[in-house]
Amino acid sequence: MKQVISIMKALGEENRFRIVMMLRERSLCVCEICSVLEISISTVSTHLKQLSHAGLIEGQKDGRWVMYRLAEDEFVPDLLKIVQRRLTDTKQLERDRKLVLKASPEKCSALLRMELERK
Amino acid sequence: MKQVISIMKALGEENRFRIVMMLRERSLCVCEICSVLEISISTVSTHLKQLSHAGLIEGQKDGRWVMYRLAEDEFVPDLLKIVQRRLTDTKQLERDRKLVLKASPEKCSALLRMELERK
DNA sequence: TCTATATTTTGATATTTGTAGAAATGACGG
DNA sequence: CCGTCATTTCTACAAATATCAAAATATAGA
Repeated sequence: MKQVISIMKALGEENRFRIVMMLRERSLCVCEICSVLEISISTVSTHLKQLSHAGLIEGQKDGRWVMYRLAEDEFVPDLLKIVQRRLTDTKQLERDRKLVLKASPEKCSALLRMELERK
Repeated sequence: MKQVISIMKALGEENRFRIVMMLRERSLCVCEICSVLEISISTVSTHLKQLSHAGLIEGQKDGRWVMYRLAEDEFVPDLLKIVQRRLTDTKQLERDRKLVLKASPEKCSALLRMELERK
C-alpha cells in the first residue's frame, strides 16, 4: 500500500507531474528540466529523487549529465494512459512539451552559465 | 491538469487512500469510516470533502446519515483497477475490509455514544 | 592532477496540510 | 417546536513538504 501511496503522492504535485509528462517525450537531464520548470536545480533534483524512489523514473549517468527517463515497467505507461484520458486543461503541458523539443543538455548548460554570470 | 493532480494528491495520503479502497466494498457513512480509521470525525469529514472535490467519491443524504460511495464514472474504477495490480502489502486494506463487513451506521453510532460517555 | 561543470546533499525557511476540539448546521422523531 | 444525533465548518496547532542558496560530491577533459 505504501508503495502505491508514494506513487500517488509523487504525482500529486504540479512540478513533479509536469516532469513525468515531459519525460514521456524523451529522457532529460536535470538542467533541461530545470530550464522548463523555472525552479532551482536543487529543487528539481529533490523532486527527481522522490519520483525515482516511487519507481516512476530512473536516472543514468551519461557523460557529464544524468539522464532521467520513465521507468520501464508496464505499470507507469498504463497509469499515464489513464491519466491522459482524464486531462482537460493541457495548456501548461503543451507549453512544456514545446520547450522540451527545443532544449538540449548543451543549450541549457550554456543558459545556466549566462544566468550565473549575471549575478 | 489541476484536476488530475488533485486526484493524485487525494490518493497520496494513507487515510484517504484507505477510504477509497473501503468504498469499493460498499457505500459508508462518515462514522463508519471514522470507526475503521480511528481518527476524529472532523478529520474524516475533511478527507471526504477533498476526495469529493477531486471527483473520486460522492455523498448523499440518506435518513440520518450521509452515505458516501465511489464516483460512478468510468475513470475511477479504471484507475483503481490499475492501482490494485500494483498493490503488494495489502494487510492494512484487508483488515479495513473485514471491519467494514462487520460495521453498520447503527452500530458505529452506538459505539461513538459510548466513547462520548467515557469522557 | 587541476579545473570546469553537472548533480546531490545540507541547512534553513516559508507554506501547506493533517489533525482534533468546539461551535454551527441540518434533519429526524417525539 | 424541541431535543437528539450525524455531519460540517471553524479555529488552532503540529508535522510534513516545497523551496532556495551554499557546500559537497562526482566526473570529464585539458
